[in-house]
Amino acid sequence: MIDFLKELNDVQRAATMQTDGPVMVIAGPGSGKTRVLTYRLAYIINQGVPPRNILALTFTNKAAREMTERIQHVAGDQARHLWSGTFHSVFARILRVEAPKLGYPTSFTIYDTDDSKSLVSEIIKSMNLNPKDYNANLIRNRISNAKSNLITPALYEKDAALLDQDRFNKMPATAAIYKKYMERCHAAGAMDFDDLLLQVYRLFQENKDGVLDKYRNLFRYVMVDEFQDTNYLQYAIVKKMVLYPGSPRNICIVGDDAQSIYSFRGATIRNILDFEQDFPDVRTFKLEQNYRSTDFIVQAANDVITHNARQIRKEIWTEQKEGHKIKVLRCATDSEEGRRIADHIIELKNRYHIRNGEICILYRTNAQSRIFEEHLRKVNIPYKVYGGLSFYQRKEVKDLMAYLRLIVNPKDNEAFKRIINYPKRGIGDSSIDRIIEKANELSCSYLEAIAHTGASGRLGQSLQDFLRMMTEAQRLAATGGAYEAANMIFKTSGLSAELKQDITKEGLSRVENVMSLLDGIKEFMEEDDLQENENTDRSLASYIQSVALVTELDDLNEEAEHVTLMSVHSAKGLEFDAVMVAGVEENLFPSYMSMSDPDQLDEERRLFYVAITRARKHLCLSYAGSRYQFGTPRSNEPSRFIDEIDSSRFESDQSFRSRQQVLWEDEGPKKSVYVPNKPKFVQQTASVITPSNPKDISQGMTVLHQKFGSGKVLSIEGTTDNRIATIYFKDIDEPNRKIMLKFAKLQIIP
DNA sequence: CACATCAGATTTTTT
DNA sequence: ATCTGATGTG
Repeated sequence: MIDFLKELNDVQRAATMQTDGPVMVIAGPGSGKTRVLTYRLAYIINQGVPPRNILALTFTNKAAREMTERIQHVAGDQARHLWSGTFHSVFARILRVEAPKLGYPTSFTIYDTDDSKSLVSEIIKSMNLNPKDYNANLIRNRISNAKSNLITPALYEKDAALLDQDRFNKMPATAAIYKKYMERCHAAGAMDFDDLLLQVYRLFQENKDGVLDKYRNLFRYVMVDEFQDTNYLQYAIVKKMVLYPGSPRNICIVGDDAQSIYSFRGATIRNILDFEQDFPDVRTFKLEQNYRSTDFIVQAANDVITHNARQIRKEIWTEQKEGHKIKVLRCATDSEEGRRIADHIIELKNRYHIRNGEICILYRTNAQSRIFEEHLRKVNIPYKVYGGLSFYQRKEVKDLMAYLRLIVNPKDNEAFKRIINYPKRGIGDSSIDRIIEKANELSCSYLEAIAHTGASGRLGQSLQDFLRMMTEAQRLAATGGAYEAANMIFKTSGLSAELKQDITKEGLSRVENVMSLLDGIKEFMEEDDLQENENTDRSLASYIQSVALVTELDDLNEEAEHVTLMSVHSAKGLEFDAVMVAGVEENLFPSYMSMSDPDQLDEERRLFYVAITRARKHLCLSYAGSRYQFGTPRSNEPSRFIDEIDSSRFESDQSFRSRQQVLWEDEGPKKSVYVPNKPKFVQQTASVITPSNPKDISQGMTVLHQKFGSGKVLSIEGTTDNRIATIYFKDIDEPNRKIMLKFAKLQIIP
């Protein structure tokens, strides 16, 4: 039973066996963190702790699944009963049961970011605020931030700093919007992502019917992975669960401050420092030996991270050989970068026999993926892009999901708004506004309000039909026919017809997506419970909730033989034999958004640290002197992060030059990087054009037009007083224009 | 009411 | 470049 302990090094073993009391594991990249984590939990189980009394919070659901599987290998089948998942998924599970204590239905719906934003917009509108001053996105973010820091609307109203900011930003009503937002969510029986945490906090805080004690007794051992990426609220909940008089305080946090990359969404390393304060007797273990990468890569990572001032002192090391030097691809343009990375991949395959599945291209922004897709397609290398829109974020899927949400929760007003007139059924904006008004007047849901609008004629018929369809679907779903209900909706609502009339490739894939959504529902309904703690609830409501928290990364398939393309953020926790980090340029990596703030710059550096430590054997960095950004070519310098790596770790490839050399070279006689700014349809202002006398214009001349840019006069016809010229403007869609010379302001270009 | 067109903004990362 | 929101037209 304790065989597995032999597989660990001293620190790992010590951390594994320290099962009781507060424990902190600082785990460098590739240090066998997952191994410690799983063995530790297995060890606890083997000591006789029932798995259902253990809570293991991970960063992704996939990580939780894998962890549970591994523990099963070591600790047996019972490990299935472990409580594991992300904060959001575990808490959603708890709320499925406890929601009534908070005044929410168990079938509460989860608002995604779009729903939240749409609700905020609606509130702004209803309060007659100027949408110019009140940006829905910004306010949604402020609300989200407030929630993540446990600032309720009541506290917000009294927070001088926040109020000052809002006044300064000309949005003094933000506090009021926040309050209304909460009320509306509650009335709609909906929780947003932050609520899944906040409401659990409230649940514990209010401790109705001793619910807090129930969970304190249930979760005897608590473990939090990726602790550096938790926010204030998450840690507050953890403390509720484990920090109280008489608590066994069996809490283990695992993380790495050097890999904290989510501060933009409220994660704070302060949690690590606070943890040491809150649990002064914490036992700390530092895992510094790296088993993943070759020495050049490990050293490069150390080079980079030492440039961050504030960090827990730690240096990773490896027993592995130096390995291949780091390759730097210095490219003139982004498309050259794409081509050379594709070439490099071919070389990796031919020369080192690296499989596609062991190759990964990382970039700072998702927008960069396109160019690699193009070039990989050209050379027939299979690839898959992660990030961007996941299955459940696709419009067609969200549309059908909105119908299903409304079936389950008729008060789900965001779902209502999405589909009441989609597909089009003659219920226009003004009608919808009237419904919303009526609902507010009667304090009822939008769906209920329909019956009270007293609409007649074609509009009334449409509304009647819609209601009848929804009632029928509700009846089906209530009697266990969730799939039948969904299928019926798909056909009757007109979604099916709408999608199927689009026979383009994209259109077909949309139909396919909806079909596989329907299949998914069917499967879910018929599926036996694999895990005891998984909800056994086979209702449509249960399906929708389980689906709301799925991310694309959760079904990342590592076995598949394709090259992986993803953002650095998504690559957290993954590793590949060969990693290419693309676009390592100033303004891109680090992002221009972060350049002015030292803290944010440090985060970019940690992000870069994460990027390069994904590689086992081959690391390649690339940058382009010029790339398309915001629609125009822009030139960037190589990233400072490249300079921070000791040059001895780089392959002395002739194509590589350090940043200084590049700058120097720029002054010399060279022509390569410059990409001319193609003057496309340049809008000339009136003052720029000095109209020439129309009489002087003749065939063959080049002229400049206010709007159309420059053009060539092909022919001139008509009388002397009313001459009409046919001019070819090369920069516009329909280049041949007939223009009356006496009206047009044209400048002759010699 | 639906559609079209245009102007304008927006592009760091996502549970 | 691409998308969204606003405005105007049939």
